[in-house]
Amino acid sequence: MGALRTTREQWVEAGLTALASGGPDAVRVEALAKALGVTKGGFYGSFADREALLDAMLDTWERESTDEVLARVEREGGDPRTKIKRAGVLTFSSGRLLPIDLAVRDWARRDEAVADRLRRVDNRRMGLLREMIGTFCADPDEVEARSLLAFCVLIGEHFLAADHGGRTRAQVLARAGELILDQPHRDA
Amino acid sequence: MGALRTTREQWVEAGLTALASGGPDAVRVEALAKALGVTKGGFYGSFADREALLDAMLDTWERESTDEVLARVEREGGDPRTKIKRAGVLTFSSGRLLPIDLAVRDWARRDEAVADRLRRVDNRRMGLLREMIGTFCADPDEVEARSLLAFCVLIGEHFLAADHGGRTRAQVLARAGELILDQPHRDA
DNA sequence: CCGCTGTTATACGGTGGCGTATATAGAAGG
DNA sequence: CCTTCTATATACGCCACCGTATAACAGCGG
Repeated sequence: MGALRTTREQWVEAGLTALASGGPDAVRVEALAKALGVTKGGFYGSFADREALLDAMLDTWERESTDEVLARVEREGGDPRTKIKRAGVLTFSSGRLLPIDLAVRDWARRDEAVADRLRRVDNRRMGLLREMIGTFCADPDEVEARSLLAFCVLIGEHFLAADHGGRTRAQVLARAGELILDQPHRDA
Repeated sequence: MGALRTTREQWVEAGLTALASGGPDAVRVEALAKALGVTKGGFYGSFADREALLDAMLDTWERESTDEVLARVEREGGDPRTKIKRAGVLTFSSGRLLPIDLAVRDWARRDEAVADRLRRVDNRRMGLLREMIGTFCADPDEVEARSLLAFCVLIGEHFLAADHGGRTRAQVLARAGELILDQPHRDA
C-alpha cells in the first residue's frame, strides 16, 4: 500500500466535531481536511460525496447513542433507577454526545431522513424511561406522561436561557426531577 | 421620490421566514431578494450588511414574542391560568412565532449575542409562569421547579421525535400538563 | 412636459466551497 | 535498489454568495 491513509473514521470524527459546534452547515469537506492536517484530495477515496459523510456520521451517532449506551447499561447492571441514571449520564453528560444530539434535533426539523433516525433513537430511549417509571407507577397513561416529562426536561433544558432567581439551574433541575420521579401522583 | 421602495419590514419579514424554515444560514440576501421579486440592489439601501438584517430580525422577534404577547394578554385579562394559556397559544400555536423561536434557540447555542436576547425573552416568559404557578403552590423552590418543567415541555416537545404507543402526542401532553399544573405535590 | 432624486437592476471582483483530473510521493514487494 | 501501487497534494472549473459601483428608470416638482 501507499502512504498512510486518512481513515473513514477520522473523517467521521472530524465531521461530528464540526456538527456539534456549528450544525450541519459547518460540516465542510475542506474545513475538515484542514482540521485533520491534510487536503480534501483523499476525502473522495473514502466517500462518494459530502452527503455520504453526513450519512456515515449519523450512522456512528445512532450506534453510539443507542446500542453502545444500552449495552453498557445492561452490562453494568443495577436497579432500574440506576440503569436510567447511567443511561442519562452516558448520553447527556459526556461532553461528546450531548452537543451532537442537540445539533441532530435541530437538523431533524428540516430533514425527513434525519427525523426518521432521531425517531428510532428517541423511541429506544423512551423505552428505558417507560421501563423504569413503570416500576413505581401503575397507570400506563401516567407512565407515558412522566416519561415524556423526563425526556422533555433532559433535552429542553439545553435550549432554555432563563435564570432562576438566585438558584442554579442544577438546583431547580434536582427539584424538578423529584417531582417527576420520586413523587408518584396520588389520585384525589 | 423614485420607484416604490422595498421596505425594511419586508426584508425583515422575508428573513424571518427563511430563518424559520432553514436556520440562520438560510438567511441569504440574494435568496430573500428573489423571494420578494426584486434583486439585492436595494437591500444595501436599508441595511449596512447581512448582519444588520439579522439584528433587525431579532429585534422584531424579541418585540413580538414579549411586548406584543404580554400586552395582549394583559389587555384581554382573565384569571392567571387563562392568561398563561393565552400567552402559550399566542407564542407557540400561531404558526408564525414557533418555528422562529425554535430556530433562535439553536442559533443561541453558537452566538452569544443571540443567547443574550433569548435570555431576556425566556426570563419574561418564566416570570409569567412563576406568577401563575405561585397562585396554587406556596413553596418558591417548587414554583421554580414546576415553572421550569412547564417551560421545558413547551419547548422540548418540539425537539422530540418519540412515539407513545398508540397515544397521540397531544394526549400525553395533556396528561403531563395535569401533573405539572393541576396536581400540587403533597409532602409525605 | 422636463429635469431631479432616489431606488432598483445590472455588472463586477473577491471569496469559499464542491467535486474532478492529474501529478507526486512514499511504502510494499520483488 | 527499483518497480508498482495507492493515497494524497495540487490545480482546475463551476457555482453561490457578499458587498460595491454604475447605469437605468419611475415619480414628483417646477
